[in-house]
Amino acid sequence: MPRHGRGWGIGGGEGRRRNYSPLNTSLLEPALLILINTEPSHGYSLLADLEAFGLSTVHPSVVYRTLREMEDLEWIHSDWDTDQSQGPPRRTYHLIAKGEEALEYWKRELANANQTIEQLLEKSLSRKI
Amino acid sequence: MPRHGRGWGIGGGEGRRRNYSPLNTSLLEPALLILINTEPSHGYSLLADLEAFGLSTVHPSVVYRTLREMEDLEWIHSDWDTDQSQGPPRRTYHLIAKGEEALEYWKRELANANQTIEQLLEKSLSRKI
DNA sequence: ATAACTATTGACATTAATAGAATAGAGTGT
DNA sequence: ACACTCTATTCTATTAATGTCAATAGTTAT
Repeated sequence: MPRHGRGWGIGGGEGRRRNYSPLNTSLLEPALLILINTEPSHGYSLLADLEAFGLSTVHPSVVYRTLREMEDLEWIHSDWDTDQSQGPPRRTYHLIAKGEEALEYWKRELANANQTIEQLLEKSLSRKI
Repeated sequence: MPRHGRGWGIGGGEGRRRNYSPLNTSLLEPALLILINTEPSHGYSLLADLEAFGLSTVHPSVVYRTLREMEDLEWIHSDWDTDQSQGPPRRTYHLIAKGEEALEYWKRELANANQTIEQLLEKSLSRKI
């Protein structure tokens, strides 16, 4: 049986874990780029940073996978953190050249999306009579 | 071979049809709800309306499919347009009760996303030195 | 009749996301 | 020593979402 389909998460206070949001998921990639660009860091702390942006609805495994894929694309690069920290070793990611290009692309996309959303919200106020 | 993966569409002026945008796609559903709520209409004209919102990057068949899925969810309902118009018969969609709930949900989501995007853009200005 | 525009549907391939378990180190308490 | 918790990352299976293209079809104009 399908776990969800279009529109799942809507109305879902029922017994559901947490409200899913496809829009949030689509913001994950730029959010990670921006966070990593601001300060190189590792998955686990990025997870916490995302929460501050209201992007806590994305599953941790998605975050880690996205990081690895961005590394495959050579947008970011990781080194194992040598600082003795609590817990197992962690990968610290930082932006590299291609990632800066990607970031520029994403900044334009975000600005466009912002504009579109504003237009949509405004339009939503005008109803037919 | 994979046609695309994470980050495809980036830098893609090459020979590609039109710039793809995952963010735009994620705005499709709320955009359709808002447009249909403003005025009942059919797929083909919605296609044109979307363009006005900068959402022309989504493929027409995706728009039609989304409409049918939203009808399955009973967010919208369609009737065959009886007006003699140019071309084949067309389905005119209008919002029904559940669709209004979905619209309210989406309006909150859009407002949240807008806020997140603004925070991200602002953060992107502060770089490490 | 054929081309162009309007309009929608269907099928198939591909990509992405969710969920949850597995693995593992370090620190704390008993 | 033992369990427990927190930190940290990876893997696999399943399901959902998207991209893409072709097919179908009515209407109008040439």
